[in-house]
Amino acid sequence: MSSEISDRNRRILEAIIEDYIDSAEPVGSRSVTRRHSLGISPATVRNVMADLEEMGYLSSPHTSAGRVPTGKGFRFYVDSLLRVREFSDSERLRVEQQHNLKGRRLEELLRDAGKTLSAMSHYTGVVLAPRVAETHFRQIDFVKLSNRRILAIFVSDSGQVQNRLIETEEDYSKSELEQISNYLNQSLSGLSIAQAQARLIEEMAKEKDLYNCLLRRAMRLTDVAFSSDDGDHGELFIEGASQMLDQPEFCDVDQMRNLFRAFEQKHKIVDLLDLSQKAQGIQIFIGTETRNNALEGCSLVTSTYSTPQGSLGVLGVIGPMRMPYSQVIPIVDYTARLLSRVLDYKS
Amino acid sequence: MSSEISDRNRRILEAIIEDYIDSAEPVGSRSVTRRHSLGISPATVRNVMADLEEMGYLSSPHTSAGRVPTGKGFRFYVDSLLRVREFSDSERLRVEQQHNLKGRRLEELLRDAGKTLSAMSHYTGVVLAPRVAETHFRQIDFVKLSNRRILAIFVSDSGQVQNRLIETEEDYSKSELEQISNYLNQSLSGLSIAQAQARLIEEMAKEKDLYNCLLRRAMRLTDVAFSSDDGDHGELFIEGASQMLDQPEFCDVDQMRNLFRAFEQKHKIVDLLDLSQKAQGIQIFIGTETRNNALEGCSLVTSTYSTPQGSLGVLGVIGPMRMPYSQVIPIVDYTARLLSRVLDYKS
DNA sequence: CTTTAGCACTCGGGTCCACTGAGTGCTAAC
DNA sequence: GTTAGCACTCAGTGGACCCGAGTGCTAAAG
Repeated sequence: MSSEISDRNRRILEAIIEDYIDSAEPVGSRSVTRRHSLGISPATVRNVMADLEEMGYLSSPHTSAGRVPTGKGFRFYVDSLLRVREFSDSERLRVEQQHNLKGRRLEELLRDAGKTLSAMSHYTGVVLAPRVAETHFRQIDFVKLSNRRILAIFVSDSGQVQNRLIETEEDYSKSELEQISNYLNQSLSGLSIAQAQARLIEEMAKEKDLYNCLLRRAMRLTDVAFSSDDGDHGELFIEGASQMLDQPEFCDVDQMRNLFRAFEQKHKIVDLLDLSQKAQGIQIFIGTETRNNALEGCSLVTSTYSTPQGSLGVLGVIGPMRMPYSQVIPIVDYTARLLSRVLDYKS
Repeated sequence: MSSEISDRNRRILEAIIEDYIDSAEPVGSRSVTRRHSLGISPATVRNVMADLEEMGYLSSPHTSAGRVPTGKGFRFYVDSLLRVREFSDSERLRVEQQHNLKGRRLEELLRDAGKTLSAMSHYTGVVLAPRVAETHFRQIDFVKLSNRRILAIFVSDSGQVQNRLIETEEDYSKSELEQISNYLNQSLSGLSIAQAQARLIEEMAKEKDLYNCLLRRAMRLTDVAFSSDDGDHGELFIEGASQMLDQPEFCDVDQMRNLFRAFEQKHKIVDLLDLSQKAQGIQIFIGTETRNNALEGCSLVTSTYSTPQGSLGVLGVIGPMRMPYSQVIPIVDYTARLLSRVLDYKS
C-alpha cells in the first residue's frame, strides 16, 4: 500500500520492461512468468501489474492486451534498475574499425562518428559539432571575391573551418585585407570568439580618437564576420535515419512522417542537444523528456565529447523509447571517448 | 496496324497519362471518356488501350483494373506530348521569396535552392555543388594546426571553400607556409585545379636540377592538398525527403525504406547527376532510366546551373514517375536560372 | 493478509463469404 | 472502323464468426 515500490515489484517491472524491449509488444502476466523464473504465479503478477499501472509505470493499450511500460516506467528502469553492459574488446575493435581514422577533415570525422553510432546501435546517430562561438580563434583570412564581396575564412583551434560572405559598403584592397588579417591573427590568437569580439571593441574604444583608419576598417569587417546568425549553433549531422524504418513502432506511415519531419527540422534537435551539452557525460532523454512532440515515442542517449582545447560537442543515438539502453549507452560512451581521443591526436 | 501511333491514339494516351498523374490510380476506359470529351465511346478507348498496351506504353496491374502508364509511356509523353506550362509572374515571385537571397555562403545558397525546389514541387529537391576539380583556383592558404598537421584551405573562383587536413613527414615553419601559399597564389591564379596540377608538375620538372627547396616542399604539400579523394565530387544536398512520404505510391513501408536508403547512398545519386551535368539545360530521367533500382518508381528532372566562371553544377527534383512534368520542369528551370543569376551577382 | 486457482469477460486479429462496382474482352450490329 | 451489349474478372468492403491472449474478480488456500 505504500507509495514506495517493493523489491519484488521492482524485479517484476524490470522483467516486463526487458521483455518489452525484446518483443516490442505488450507483455502479459503469463509470458512474464514463463520467461523469468520468479517463483510467482501469473495471478500475482497481474495484481502487481495493476499496482504498477496505478503508479504510472505501465499502461494498457486496451483491456485485453498486455501492459506497455510508460515513459515514467522507462525512466525508473534507467535510473534504478539498469546495469550497463561492459563493452567487450571485440566491440571496441568494431567501433574503431567502423570509425575510419585516416587523417581527414573535422567534418568528415564527425559525420563518420554519426555513421558509427548508427551502424553499431541500428538506430539513428546524431552529432553536433562544437559551437563556433565557443571555439578558440586560430586564424582568419579574407579573400576578395569581387569589389564589394569578401569571403571571411575562419579557422578554429579544433581545425573547424567556417566561412562567411561579407558584403561591404566600401572597397577593400587586397593588401589592406592582408594587413587586417595579419593584425587580427596576431592580436586575437588563442582567444575564444566571444573574447575576440570583446577585445576588438576594447581596442576600438582605446584608439577611437586616433582615427586609426585600418583598425576601423578591420572592425567593420570583423563585426560582420563574427556576428552570429542562425548558422551559429554548430552543424548537426544526422546519420542512418532510415534505420528507423525497420522499427516496428514506426511501421505506421503517419508516425514515420512525423519522425522524418522532425529530422528535417534540425534546429529543434540542436536545441535539445545544446541542453545536454551543459552536463558532462551520458544523458538520457526518454519520450516526452525530449520536449519534441514528434519524438514522443523515441529516446535520445547522448554524451559530450571534447577537443583538447576544451570546446565541446555532443553526439548520441535517437531510437525508439524501447531501445536496449544497456547496450546503447556503452556505444555512445565509447564513441564519444574515441572521438575526443582522435580530435586530441589531430591537433 | 502500323507500328506508328495515330494522332487520335496520341490524344487518348495523353488523356490517360494526365488522368493518372492526377489520380495516382489505374485509369479505366469509361473514366477517360467522361473526363475528356473526345467524341469517342469507352469501347473504342478500350480497343486503343489494348493496342497501346501491346506497344508497351501502358500496362494493367490485373485484368479488371484500369491501365497504368509505363516508363516508356511517360517517356513518350514527355518527348512528344508535353506542353510545358508557362511560369506566371506570381510563381516567379514565390520562388524568389522562397529563395532567401541575403548575402551568405555558397553552401547556404545551394541548400536553399534545394529547399525551394522541394517546397515548390512538393517533392524532393537535390542540388549538386560544382565539382571542385572543375572550379578555378582563387586562393590557397595553409594553417598550421600542429607540427605535423597542416590544414589546407582552398577557395575557388565561385566562392566555394574546401579544406583538407594534411599529415606531413617533415615540419613546415609558419613563414615557410606563407611563402608557399604566396607562391602558389601568384602562379596558379585563375587556373582550374587540373591545370594547376599540370602547371606544378611542369614547374617541378623545369627546376628539378636547381634543387629549389621551397618549391619542392611546396609541391609535396599541394600534391596532397589537390589529390582527389571520395570527397572529390561536389557535395550533394538533398532537401525535403519527407515530402515523399505523402505520395500515395510510397505508402508501403518497404518502398519507403528503399527510397530513403537510396537517399543515404549519396554517391549513386551523385553519379546520376554527374551524367546530366554533361548536357546543358533540362534533362529528365524516368523510372529505370535513373539506373538505380531504388528509384524505379521515381523520376528525376534536372537542370544545370553555372557560375560566371563557367563551373557547373546540377540541381533537380526527385518525385514519383507520375509527377506533373509540365509544372515541375519550369520550377527546376527557373530555379537553376535564378541560382546562376545569384551566383553571378555574388562574385 | 498474501497468494493462488478458477472462471467469466473483453477485444484485436484472422478467416470465410457474399456483395459491389469498376473494369475488361469479345461479339455482333451499325 | 465504331459502338452497344453482355459475360466475366477481380480488388475491396463489411459482416459473421472464431480463436487466443489477456484481464479482473472472487473465493479458497497458505
